[in-house]
Amino acid sequence: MSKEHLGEFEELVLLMIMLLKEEAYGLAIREALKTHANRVVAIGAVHGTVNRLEKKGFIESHFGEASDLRGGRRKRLFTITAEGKTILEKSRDAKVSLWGKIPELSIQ
Amino acid sequence: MSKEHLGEFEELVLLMIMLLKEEAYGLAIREALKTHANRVVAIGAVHGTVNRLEKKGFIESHFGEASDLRGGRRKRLFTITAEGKTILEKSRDAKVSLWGKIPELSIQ
DNA sequence: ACATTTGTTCTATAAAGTAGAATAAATAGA
DNA sequence: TCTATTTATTCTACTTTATAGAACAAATGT
Repeated sequence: MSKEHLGEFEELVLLMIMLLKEEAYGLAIREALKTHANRVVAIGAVHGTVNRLEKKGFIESHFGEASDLRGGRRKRLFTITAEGKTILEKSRDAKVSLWGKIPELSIQ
Repeated sequence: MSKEHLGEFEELVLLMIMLLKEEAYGLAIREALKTHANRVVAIGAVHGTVNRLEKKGFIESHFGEASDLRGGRRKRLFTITAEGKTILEKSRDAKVSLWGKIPELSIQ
């Protein structure tokens, strides 16, 4: 299990969790992947990944309250940790720096 | 084998190949990973990945000429294909767009 | 209680990532 | 032309990530 760098899908899921803020749970993450990253995956793919991210310390989870005026099981809500934010920032900085060294990929 | 999106390391190797231009071969890629991406890997890791990238059509390879005033086996040189460039551009655009939706990660 | 809704867990498999030893090919000198 | 040296690729084995979808669980309303 690598804490040095995120897998491609792990990073995407982590970004979705930041994007969703207080409403990041399995099915919502799956929807966000479709909407914001054009990525269609099965629900099992999402849960496998969040479990790994939690084990690595990049996210935390807790179960939401019941009786939200709807039926169904409780949501397992995810929030990003300080470590999680840090690794996303590092990943971004590394990419931007690398693109900067390749004229055809430089931004701006 | 997914042609839709690159794995994290596949993307990194592809970027190194663009960076190295005419001098992209196994050992040079390994060095570039250390220098430009702070990533130390065994040589087998690089070759496994370039083989996959070539199979997917993102790079092409040919063997360099011999007698370069030095001993040793011939280099297997890699160049990025149009498809390879396209997927890197798409990946960059997708990331920039995503970061743009998350205040803490936006660039500029 | 039972059906319906909503969501997570479980199980199995494919793909990507990784290391390092084994092997091959080129050159130079005896 | 053998042999040593250098340079580089291939091969083999294994771990981690990615993925799907069925099974299962829990909450609500009737």
